[in-house]
Amino acid sequence: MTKAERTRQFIIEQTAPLFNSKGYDGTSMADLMESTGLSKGAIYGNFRDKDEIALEAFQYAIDTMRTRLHDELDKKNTYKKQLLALFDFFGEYVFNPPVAGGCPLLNTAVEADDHRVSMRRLVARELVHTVEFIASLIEKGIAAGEFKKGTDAHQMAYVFFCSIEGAVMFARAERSEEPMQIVIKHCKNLVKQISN
Amino acid sequence: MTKAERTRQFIIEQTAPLFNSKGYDGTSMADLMESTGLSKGAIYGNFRDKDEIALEAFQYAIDTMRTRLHDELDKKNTYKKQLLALFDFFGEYVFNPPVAGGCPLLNTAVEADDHRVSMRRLVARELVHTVEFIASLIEKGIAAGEFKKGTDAHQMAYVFFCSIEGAVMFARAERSEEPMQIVIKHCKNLVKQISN
DNA sequence: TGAAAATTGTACCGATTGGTATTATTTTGC
DNA sequence: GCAAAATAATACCAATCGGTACAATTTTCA
Repeated sequence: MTKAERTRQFIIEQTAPLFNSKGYDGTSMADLMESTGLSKGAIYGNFRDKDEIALEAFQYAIDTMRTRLHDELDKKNTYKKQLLALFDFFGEYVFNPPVAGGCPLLNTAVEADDHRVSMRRLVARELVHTVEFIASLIEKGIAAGEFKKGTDAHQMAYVFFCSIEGAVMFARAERSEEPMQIVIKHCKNLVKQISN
Repeated sequence: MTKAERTRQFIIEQTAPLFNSKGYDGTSMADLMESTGLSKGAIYGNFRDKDEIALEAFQYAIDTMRTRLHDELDKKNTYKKQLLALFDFFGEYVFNPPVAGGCPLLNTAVEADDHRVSMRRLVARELVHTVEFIASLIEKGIAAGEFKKGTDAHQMAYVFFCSIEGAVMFARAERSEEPMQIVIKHCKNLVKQISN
């Protein structure tokens, strides 16, 4: 790993929480210089422009999130337990996220949806990817006989994911655990309903 | 209504879609001048600073949203029908919102949660207010014998609202109707389950 | 270890940021 | 319809924006 590669990675790690907290428009080059302790020359020597840093910081944020999530799921030996662990993961991370600022999918989707085309496309891909992962968990659970046959995994995954993301938004704005607790309770109830 | 009051209102109406689409940080005074066709002097003659405009634009956006919503609900003669109409309202407005840019609650909550204290407090109040309204609809439905006794209106309202807001985020980022359609279908199913 | 190459710091660029002072215009009330 | 008051336009401010040129430094590898 060359020096430049290490610096590049360092910049991404240090700035991801900034972009995730204050958004792309709310984060300036001065902010990036301060949080990294590096000069403008060092930063621009490793990245083409602010957009490229934001893009890689976003990728890093969701990769970090996914790694942590899969670490939790790997501890579980059934798909049902994995699904429940996934809920708890989101519930836990509302106020204790792997990357400061909350859910990068939510944050980026909301900021990018109207006026940042390429970022919107990227986040859309990641959203679909995430909901498909949840659906695959349910499908594998069905195949393993944990969940009832006829369960609509696709639909179920959307409901889980959307309600959780909505709860993330609500809970973080209100600084309250309640919305997430209620939503998770409901999701767990749904899992019970589709369980054999 | 004095001239100043009319101009003030005009500025709010013209700029609300901008703030709702591009966010506070993404909207400049130049943007506000362009969208109103007014000079900087005219704008600052009516508002203390950019913050005050953004605040009033947000209030205007949610007031507009609520007015439209209540117009729809007033057409319905049962609480159950009102609840279903509320779902359809959100489903319809994802790609055709009263104020361009989507749901002002979602947009403002996500942008403000980490670095804009007073705005975060305001949006938190409005979020609670909205979910309480949904809960009151359910409670009145219970009292009217439309919904089962023992239904947890509070919990139900959170689930409805959070899943819908999550679907708004997803659908707008993906430019797809699917997430909202799935979530609304699920919400309507829940209503069926608690109906007498 | 030494010299070439890669990386970083410094100084600067024009454009744009939010905001103000002052002048010009329009509205208001008699 | 006129004078006073309110409102809007213009011109400007320092600060900050993202970005670049180039010199100083550090890494790299023979």
